[in-house]
Amino acid sequence: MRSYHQYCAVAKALDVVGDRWSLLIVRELLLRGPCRYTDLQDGLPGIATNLLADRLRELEEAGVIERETAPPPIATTLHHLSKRGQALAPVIHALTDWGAEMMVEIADDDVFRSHWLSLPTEHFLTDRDPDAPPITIEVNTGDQPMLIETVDGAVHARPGSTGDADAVIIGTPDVVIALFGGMIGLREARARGLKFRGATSALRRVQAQPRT
Amino acid sequence: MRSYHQYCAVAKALDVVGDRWSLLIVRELLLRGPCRYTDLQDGLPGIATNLLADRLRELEEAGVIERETAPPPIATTLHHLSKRGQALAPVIHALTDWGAEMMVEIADDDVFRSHWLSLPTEHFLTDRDPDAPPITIEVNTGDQPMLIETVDGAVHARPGSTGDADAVIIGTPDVVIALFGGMIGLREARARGLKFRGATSALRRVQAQPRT
DNA sequence: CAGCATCCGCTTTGATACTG
DNA sequence: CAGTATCAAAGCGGATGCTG
Repeated sequence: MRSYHQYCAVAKALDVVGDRWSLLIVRELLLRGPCRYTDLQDGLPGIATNLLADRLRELEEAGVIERETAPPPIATTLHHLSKRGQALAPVIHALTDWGAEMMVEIADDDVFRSHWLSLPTEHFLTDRDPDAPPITIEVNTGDQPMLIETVDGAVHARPGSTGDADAVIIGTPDVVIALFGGMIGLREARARGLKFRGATSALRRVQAQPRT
Repeated sequence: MRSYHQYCAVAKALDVVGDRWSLLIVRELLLRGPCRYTDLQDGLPGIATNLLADRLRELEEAGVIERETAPPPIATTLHHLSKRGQALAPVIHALTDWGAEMMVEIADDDVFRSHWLSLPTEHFLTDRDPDAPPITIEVNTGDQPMLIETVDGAVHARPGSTGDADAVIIGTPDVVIALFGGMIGLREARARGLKFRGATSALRRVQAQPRT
């Protein structure tokens, strides 16, 4: 990216991460940790492969990401955020906050990856009964199942599936997000095609407060 | 900007403000309040006039900014942030935080506008003696003089000049920022060409703690 | 002068094909 | 798997011209 040539912290930050795709690459690495090139391609649907290669090089030169040659059984290069790159988390979270409002409707041509759920989950959901035994909710809404778990008062999401989840949800991403975000109740979610099986108490325990 | 077509809050946010110049326009309006077209041009050195017009239209369509026809004596259109646009303040602040590190050196071709000082000032400086009478420091470092004032424990910066400031500073932006940011002391600042006149206690009162 | 719109050369992006 | 190569299309920057 051309520099703005402005002696201003915002402009300097955007000189580094203001390029198209750059912050989404940071999002992926924040969400998933070290990634292979193809993992990034999969998590960034729409990116051209030459652009991904370009951005990775630029971000590496800027000290935002680092590449390591992983030993077997991985036996390939992994890209991960440097400390400086992890310091971008507040930027990603601020954008998540601001963009959340635009998640109420999903466009026909919007693509979705299950692991993106981690962002709103860990940011908006809280465990309302942290002293009770931990719970697990399995969510099937995208390319892979996700597990939403309560851990020490916080709520985490990670890819995975289990036989003994407290609740299992199947539905489209927009309905799942509206349900967890407290924008709609279980009744309306079901009316919009969501399948819920298990303990509704588990859902209520982590569900976000309805916003005005 | 082309949409990313990703059902993810970060991507949706960047669909709106991820374009080149967009967040810098938001910065300007956050810092200065309602602006005329030419004010924005002056505060965004390097932007092409057609791009400014394009971005203003896009941001207006997205509900981020609004334009009003100001009555005399202004008698022109003013652009200002909508409520939704003001909600971008956390994004700007997160970028300010992250970009602050890159302010230690100023490039030869970096341009500077005094009012940009408001961002780091209000974000990093605190009044360490909020119960004492308020103080004012005049800073001359760019295109116009700025006044840094303590108000109810916070520190604000605004364009202006006064005859009875507690201290008056003249210097290049990098030295001024390093001094206020606590990266250097007054001795080194003077060695780097900064002129300080008045009460050093006023400076120490608002100066940021040295960072590691 | 404020507030754009138009034109033009250059750079960046996106889609696809190809390689070690 | 992890990129590089190629090329058309879109976006950007700079200059200039137009309108109230």
